[in-house]
Amino acid sequence: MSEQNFEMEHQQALHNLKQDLPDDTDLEAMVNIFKAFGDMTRVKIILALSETPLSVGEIADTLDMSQSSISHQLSILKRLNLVSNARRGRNIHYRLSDQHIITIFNQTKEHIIEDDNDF
Amino acid sequence: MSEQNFEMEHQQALHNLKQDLPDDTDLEAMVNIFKAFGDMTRVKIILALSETPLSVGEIADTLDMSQSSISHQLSILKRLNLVSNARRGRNIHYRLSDQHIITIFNQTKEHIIEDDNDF
DNA sequence: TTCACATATGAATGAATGCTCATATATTCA
DNA sequence: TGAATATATGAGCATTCATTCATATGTGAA
Repeated sequence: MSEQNFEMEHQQALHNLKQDLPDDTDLEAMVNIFKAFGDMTRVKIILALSETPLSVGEIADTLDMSQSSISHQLSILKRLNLVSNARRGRNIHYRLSDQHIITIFNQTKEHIIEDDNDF
Repeated sequence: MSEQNFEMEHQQALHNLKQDLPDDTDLEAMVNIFKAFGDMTRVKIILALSETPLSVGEIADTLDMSQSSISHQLSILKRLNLVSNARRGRNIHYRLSDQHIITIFNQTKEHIIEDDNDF
């Protein structure tokens, strides 16, 4: 492709960009999910729950963190429908609400691995 | 599976969890990438760059944001090897360094769509 | 009902973060 | 070289956010 053609296509793409970008409300859902994944504690909770459903206390023990902290983070994950919970006797068990989450994680891990090969 | 078997497997899984979780340094890379995706401005930059390489000024115009703000965000994306840049005359053109990024985005979008079906 | 255990929640605090403003650096053109 | 344009960068500010602490709510057992 010639330099001129490239420049023309670039101008064309640039012109369309502004209207083609999804608007804020559409993007917000995605951004919120990434925000949820952008915290070490929440990532660990998700990884733990990908192995087995767990009570709040079990998660707190596993991650060596306070019950309160875990509970706060779980409420964030629940608000985003990333986990669901159900009472089981005295405890409340949390589980991943969608195995899709793990796929996203693995996809990202692959990206990182490929990236490392550059060095 | 009986209730007792479930309980046994649960205990087994719980016991292994702590040592099976990746350690912090391994997770940090992934968390940092999710953090980068967890901001509307950076997501829009990435979506724009998925269409065509763009200069800093073009991005700022497209997103109706200040040059400084965009430049700051680009430096974050660059530090994480999510974008690369190259001078082109007076301008500096940025591009996605890896198409993998878009796959992750789409994967997440699918998650959201599936999620919406629940309501 | 009362006690003990499990979880949730609100307020407070310190750390992280995104934007702005001012300014520095780098490149092109006259 | 000097002016104009494009980008980068540091400091300051306001906001967001994760954790802690104290306490409320809810459940099971005696």
